[in-house]
Amino acid sequence: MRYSEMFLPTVRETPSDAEIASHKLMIRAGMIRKLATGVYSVLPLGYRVVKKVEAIIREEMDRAGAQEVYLPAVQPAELWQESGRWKMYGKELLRFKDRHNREYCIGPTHEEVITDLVRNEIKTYRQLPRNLYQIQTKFRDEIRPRFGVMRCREFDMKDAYSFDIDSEGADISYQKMYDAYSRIFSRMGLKFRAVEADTGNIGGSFSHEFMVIADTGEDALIFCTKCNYAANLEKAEVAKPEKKAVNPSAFLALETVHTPNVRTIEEVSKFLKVKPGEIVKTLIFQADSKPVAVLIRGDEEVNEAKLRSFLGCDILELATDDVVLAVTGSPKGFAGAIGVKADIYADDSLMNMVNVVMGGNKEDYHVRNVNNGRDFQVKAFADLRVILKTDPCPRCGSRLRFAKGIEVGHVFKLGDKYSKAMRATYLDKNGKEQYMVMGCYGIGVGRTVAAIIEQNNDDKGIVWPMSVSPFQVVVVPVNVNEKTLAEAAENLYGALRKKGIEVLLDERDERAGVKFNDADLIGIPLRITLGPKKLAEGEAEVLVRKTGKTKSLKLEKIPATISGMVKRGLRKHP
RNA sequence: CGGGGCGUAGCGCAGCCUGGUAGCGCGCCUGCUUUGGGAGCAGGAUGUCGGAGGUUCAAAUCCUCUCGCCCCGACCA
Repeated sequence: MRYSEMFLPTVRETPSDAEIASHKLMIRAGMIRKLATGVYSVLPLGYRVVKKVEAIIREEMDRAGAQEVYLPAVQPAELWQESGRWKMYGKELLRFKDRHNREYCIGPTHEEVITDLVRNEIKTYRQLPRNLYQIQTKFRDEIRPRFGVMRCREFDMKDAYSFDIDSEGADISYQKMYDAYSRIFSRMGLKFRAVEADTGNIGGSFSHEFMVIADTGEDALIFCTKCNYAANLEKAEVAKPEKKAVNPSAFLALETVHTPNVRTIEEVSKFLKVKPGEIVKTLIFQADSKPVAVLIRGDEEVNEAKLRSFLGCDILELATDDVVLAVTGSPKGFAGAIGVKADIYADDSLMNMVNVVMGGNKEDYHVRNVNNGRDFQVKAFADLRVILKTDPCPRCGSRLRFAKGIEVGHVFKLGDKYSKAMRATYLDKNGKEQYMVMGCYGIGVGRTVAAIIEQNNDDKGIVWPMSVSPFQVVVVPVNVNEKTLAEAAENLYGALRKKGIEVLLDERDERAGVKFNDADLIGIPLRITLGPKKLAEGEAEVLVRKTGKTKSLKLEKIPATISGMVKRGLRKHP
């Protein structure tokens, strides 16, 4: 490609509305432009990278035995009503009506459509297992899109769906995808971790997220310094404390204390001169509209994802003020467990606590020396809290490390959630109808591109790994008005292309500095500079973007040498 | 959805408080010079000041509404 003919609008100044490196650089390098909040146009340079990323994904998906399909973006409401997600998915689902007033949505994901397709066509165990995937546009009406293509509303996703006859088969399909994902992200030169994750909106029994480690990531991860336990913070298990025998003789007499306008844990702690860890918070939630009381230590936090899966509910919300009043008899800030009109669940950390401080279920009152079993009855103890840095690894007890990550991929074992709701069945060997066991597997294409940039940039711009670089080499004649330089550059351009190398020829009539800076910004891994002095000796200079190292080579040797360097670069992340 | 902020030339911004000729840098166009890390000189083009309404002799500036965009939060009593 010739630079002078390319639609490649680089910008010198940092865009004012970009926060993180990848967003700034994608704008500056002329890869993307914003059309509306969370909606981006992809320009030629950006699209070249997208296509490379997609090619790697396709190769590895095909290698893993998946087959590519292409499903509609527009989906009828009926399918979503069948799976129950028309109600569940909430405002993120972009809905609309056609001219006949029929309801549709733009697919944020494709479980419904694929399940519908497969249930209509697959009838017997002989046709299973199958794994179908596509790369396609999704729309999710995010509350707050941000960070460029990292969290946007319209984006391309690779989504795959596996169908098996039983759970064991589904485990094999899951493992295949897990392995394929590991290869995909390795080939892109990413440093990543697969972590145990919450299944959220998609549902299912378990899942792993593929996290690119980056400080700008939106997810918090923990991993063990010793064993291989790794999890998203919202999923991370807390080691169960040992249950000790509680001796009721240690219970002190209940004591009601007047605490005017003392509501928060901090205020209670100060007012009563007790540590936050000695106070018990009572949180009133509504689980599918049914109020529940959740007890947790004052210095800890409820993990809503854990609570939701523990209760097995779909919608979990903190109760509104009037529900709190109805359930506890007091306004927010004074809720306690005694006499509360709801089931009481408590975090494991409260199992051995005695004589705690709690809200009094009466405005401006708290209670001391409250005890489970005497003053109220916990229905069940469970791991309901957010893990802390000081917690030990739930598997081996070693120290944990925290990191930030970008979720580029997510694999789910769905079980029969969709096949049951939508009656996707097959006949087994005995002629008996069985539900298919499903898995689903996503990769955010644009987000992966952004994540690659987050991990591969310096103060001059992007530093592409060879495997996803929009061009492998850029040829820069320092002055196109010198005929010998211009000709040598043309010759080199032709010779490199003959070798199958992807070359950008910067034959613009610009000063060398401008071209160097653009080459650095757009991140081409190798640069060949043609200058008058070297050329007089029949040589040109090769620069490696990542290391900044240069070497001079005889012109006739360049195509072979560069070809070798490109191949080595590609082999580095096989 | 709640809070905060910003919309002025293609981009980055000043001007607004205290109403009175719309500016700066970069980019863009022309010419000459220059040519290995974002050139110099000379000349030139470019604005519904986000939109609508209002106040005023007069509005980028003050007021009201509205649209767009960015940031923070959106559950912890």
